[in-house]
Amino acid sequence: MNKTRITPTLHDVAAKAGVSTATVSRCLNFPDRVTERTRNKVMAAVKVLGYSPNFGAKVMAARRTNTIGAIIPTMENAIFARGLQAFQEELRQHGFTMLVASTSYSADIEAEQIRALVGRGADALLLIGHDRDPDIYEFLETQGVPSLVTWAFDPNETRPSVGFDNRAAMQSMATEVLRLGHKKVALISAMTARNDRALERCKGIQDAMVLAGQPTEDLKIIETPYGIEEGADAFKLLMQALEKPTAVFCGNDVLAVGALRQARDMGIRVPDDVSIIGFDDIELAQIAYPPLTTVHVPHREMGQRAAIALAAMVTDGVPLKSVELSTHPVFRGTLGPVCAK
Amino acid sequence: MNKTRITPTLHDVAAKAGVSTATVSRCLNFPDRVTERTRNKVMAAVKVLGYSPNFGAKVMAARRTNTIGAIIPTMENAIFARGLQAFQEELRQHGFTMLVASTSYSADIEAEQIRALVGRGADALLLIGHDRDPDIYEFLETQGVPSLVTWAFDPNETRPSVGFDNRAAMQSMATEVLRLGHKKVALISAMTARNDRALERCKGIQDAMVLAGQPTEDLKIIETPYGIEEGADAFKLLMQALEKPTAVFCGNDVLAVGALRQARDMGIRVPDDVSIIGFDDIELAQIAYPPLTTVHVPHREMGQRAAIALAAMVTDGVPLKSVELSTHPVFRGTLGPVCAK
DNA sequence: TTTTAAAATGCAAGCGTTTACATTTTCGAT
DNA sequence: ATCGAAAATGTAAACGCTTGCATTTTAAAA
Repeated sequence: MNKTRITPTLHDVAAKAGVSTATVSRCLNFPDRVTERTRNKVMAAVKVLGYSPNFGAKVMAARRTNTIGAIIPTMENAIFARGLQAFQEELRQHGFTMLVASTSYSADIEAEQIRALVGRGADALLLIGHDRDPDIYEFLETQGVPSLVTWAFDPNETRPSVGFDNRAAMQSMATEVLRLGHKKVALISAMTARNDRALERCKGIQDAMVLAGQPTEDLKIIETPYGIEEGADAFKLLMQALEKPTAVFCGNDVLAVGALRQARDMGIRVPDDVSIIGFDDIELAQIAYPPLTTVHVPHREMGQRAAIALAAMVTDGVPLKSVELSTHPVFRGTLGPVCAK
Repeated sequence: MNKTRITPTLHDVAAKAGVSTATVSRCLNFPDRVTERTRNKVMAAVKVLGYSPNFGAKVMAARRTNTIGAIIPTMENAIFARGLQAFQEELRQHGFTMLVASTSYSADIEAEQIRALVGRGADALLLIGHDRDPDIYEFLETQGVPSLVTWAFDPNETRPSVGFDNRAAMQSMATEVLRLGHKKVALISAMTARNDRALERCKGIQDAMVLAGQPTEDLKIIETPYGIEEGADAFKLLMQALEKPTAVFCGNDVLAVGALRQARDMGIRVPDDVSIIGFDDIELAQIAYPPLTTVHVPHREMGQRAAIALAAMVTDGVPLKSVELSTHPVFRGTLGPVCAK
């Protein structure tokens, strides 16, 4: 009789309210399927007992967790933060919770994290970029977990994605840079292994060079892990070479900002001696001095749209569709014409 | 016979391996409680069937989710990112998954998110700062969900926390600033409502003033929401006043960096005309120009320690203990002596 | 061999929901 | 009042796993 249970269950509420568990359940999940009178009784009981539904039981019975996983390279730097924040906010509107995991840009850790999130019952997954081991996609397939790619939109990929065309975006920026007369250009790229975004951005520059009638061999490329220090180191390397570039593209703003700092430390004037170009347009870009010329990416919109699509998919089975978002170069202080030296 | 179930269950594995479900369960959870022979059979069956345990069922039966929730004001800016990343990495080592939610600095949303995370079965919670409605703590109490406060260590609080003494930290910075001769000082503070960290930092400055024999009324305070723009606006206000400050403290680096940008835009030289001081020492601080003088906070260590403590609490019931981390001022380019003007 | 304690395994009872389906109640139309 | 359809509620069967306890197997000791 006197149950010494610690936390009240649906049963307890039902007993207290003098109804069945089914009614309580309905009352909680579909309030309008129940008389106002009943609803009041039940709600009162819920309140008195301090009832709150058991997550595990709910998940098991409903076969859904209302959780969507997001797997990003890192949350330490700002590149993914804004998009993720928007993703989460939007998800919340739709009654979903976000589960994040980060991979430190390692394909192995990513695979592990994907399995982990699926194991934790994620109803769907948000992934960054297309390029990963086919096994992973197969796994997701057999597990019946829908996934959506972001931060990339590649016309050649069939998998649904909400993102932008990294290649085209970079190309349009590079075109402007070349137009200013830069011949000796370099790229500080993120590691391109299993990172289609980095690779595409690189190709974008080459596309622009081809169009400008410049041999793509003129593009000196340094690949480096992600980070401000790494960007700085790479820049140093570049500027110590015999043939110094007059314009340095960077795979993302974080690297660019590192390069910029290094330039300052080396007494190299930007953009007089060398131009520096970023990608992403995160907050850092405006704060840097001079403010960074970079490619603007609609991070918030991307996160938000991805959330909407995924929620619709899980809730109503609306198939995922690819969406291409547009980007544009934003010219600030770090890009100038090639100097007359 | 021919089960058309989509995903295999423990039962299926058991049948395939010719053992009981209990054995399969044990084999998966405590491999050494099972003969090698059996283990091989079971693992083979698991592999063949592509079995992966059902999260909900597991949670329900085990009454634990191995999930720890973290509730932070925002993940959009970098202040919490580094600590959170470390928190997550460490949690992972211990077999836990992190669930994040953000509050946009709203107490109401925070309360809601706390309930949401508890509702999702978080085994424990990471909270930022002490100051919140007692109801929330009571709720956590009755739900039996342990919580740990971070980003703050207040000798007067009894609740366990892993953090630093915001007041003392700011005081030690302020002492240095005052020593440089600054009399007219101002503070651009984050909103102090339900934000003990902001409040304590403010008090820290006043403490230093008292010690320096300066009336605390001399401290002009502007409270503003979080953000670069907000910092810029506040700074503008300050510098348009009749009595311009010679040193402007900022509640955090994000506000400081906004102030710095605004100074540049207004043609005010830093630190010649005015000194700007931040708090947190996030990446932004080094990138800013001039590099920001700020208070260094060991974010990674904080996140890591919090994770270890929480994991130990949930797994082995080790009671949470408060840990005070140390901070220190780091002097970079934005602080100088009061100008001779 | 036989004995026996320990190790391995099996049995079956939950765990707290959701949700077909069955039953009862309500209420407007007759 | 009576009837019937619609609305509200109740019944009870899953959902897939863990775990205490019972049973069987193993293997060391006698």
